[in-house]
Amino acid sequence: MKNKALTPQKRDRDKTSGAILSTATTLFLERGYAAVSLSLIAKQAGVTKSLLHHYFRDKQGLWKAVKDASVASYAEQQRALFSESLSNPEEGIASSITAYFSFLKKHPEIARMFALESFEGEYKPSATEQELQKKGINFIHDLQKMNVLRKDIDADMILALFSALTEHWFISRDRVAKLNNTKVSNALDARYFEAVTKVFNDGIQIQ
Amino acid sequence: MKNKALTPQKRDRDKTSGAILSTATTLFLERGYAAVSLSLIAKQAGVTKSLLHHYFRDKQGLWKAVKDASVASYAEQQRALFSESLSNPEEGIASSITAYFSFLKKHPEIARMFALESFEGEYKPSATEQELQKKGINFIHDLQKMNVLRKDIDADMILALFSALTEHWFISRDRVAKLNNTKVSNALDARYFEAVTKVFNDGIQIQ
DNA sequence: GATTTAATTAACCGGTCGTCCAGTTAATTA
DNA sequence: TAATTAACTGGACGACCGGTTAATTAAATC
Repeated sequence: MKNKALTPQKRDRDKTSGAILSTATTLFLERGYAAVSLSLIAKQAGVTKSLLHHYFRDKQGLWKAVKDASVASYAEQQRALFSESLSNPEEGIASSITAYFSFLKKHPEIARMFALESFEGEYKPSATEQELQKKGINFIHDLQKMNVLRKDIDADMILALFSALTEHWFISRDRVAKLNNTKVSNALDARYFEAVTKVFNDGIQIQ
Repeated sequence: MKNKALTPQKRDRDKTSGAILSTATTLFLERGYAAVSLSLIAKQAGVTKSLLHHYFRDKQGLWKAVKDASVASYAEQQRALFSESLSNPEEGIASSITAYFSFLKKHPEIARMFALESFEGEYKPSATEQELQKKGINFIHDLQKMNVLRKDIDADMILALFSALTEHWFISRDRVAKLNNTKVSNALDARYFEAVTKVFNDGIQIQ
């Protein structure tokens, strides 16, 4: 008499936990940690709340899994960017901006995650994040030695400027669009990207 | 038998509701709306939970009051900046950056508020916010006509760049400091400010 | 095909949330 | 000083929170 035909219910650990993680990622990074309840995640993932505990222990465990997965995706992108850009220094930093911007365009949740970390009182950066920060600074330092980037700004500050100009857009563009009575669109993204490029070319890169 | 002598308990509408608003502002903008409970606000403000409802109806009413007060403070600063800067165009935009940066340094909660608004699904900009956005764009447009700012970037995008370079710092500097195993300090703020100034001078301002 | 393993569920727990309201007490007014 | 107003409290409410437990059932193993 039970719903046997309704939901064939194949059992697949990876698929199910993946669905939970994906749903949790969307919700957490869209609304923030505290604003999302486990019940909502469970409902939207089509499973029971208990399953979340089965796979991720508790709410913090699930949040950590979301962050770890996002950081991993970010790390992959960053490592590729470093190695590729250093082997083609003649392209300047233009390709780096393009690469990072389009990565964030595809994964805006990652920019939102960084912002959310600032609202966690007990935030402790992961080893990966710290490693990437260090490599990022070294990367910029190398470009300064190659006369690609100006040297009268410390590498860590250039990195901060770079983050601000790229990441902030994907946190604020919805608000910006609403303030201007328009919608977020590819055209809007493109206009911002062009502006960033110009500022970077004239303000940070050595001509 | 009650605590008559312990707390003299003068009654002062403005003072009490002001204390509530101030406590709520700190907590909401430090941790985010959902992460803060009315019980905590009441406890930290030294009043009963019921009093919050007496003055601000419900939690959303309190949150709105916090935002309105912050926007008002922001509006005051912006209007002063516009009028002062347009009457001294020879100073370029340097004074505007300085003014806005030191304002945010004194009120970093405001930068955090803008970021938090991006995490509200139902966010609708207030009339004041929308008015300031429009005035900001006009302000930049005027500076472009005065040959102070480059004209090959639309005014709304220059505003977005300006916001990114200034506001993002006060959202991310704690994280940046932790990633670099240092502490947020005046010296760190100053180093970032100097970097922003250089980029603005060479990348956005007309020499 | 029986047994074991593990994915999944349903029912439930104590606690805290936001909200409400009836009552108390200080300040104001007439 | 009596009456009125309004600041403020304490306790109770139903809903929902994160988390636990025991039972079910599909898949894996033998």
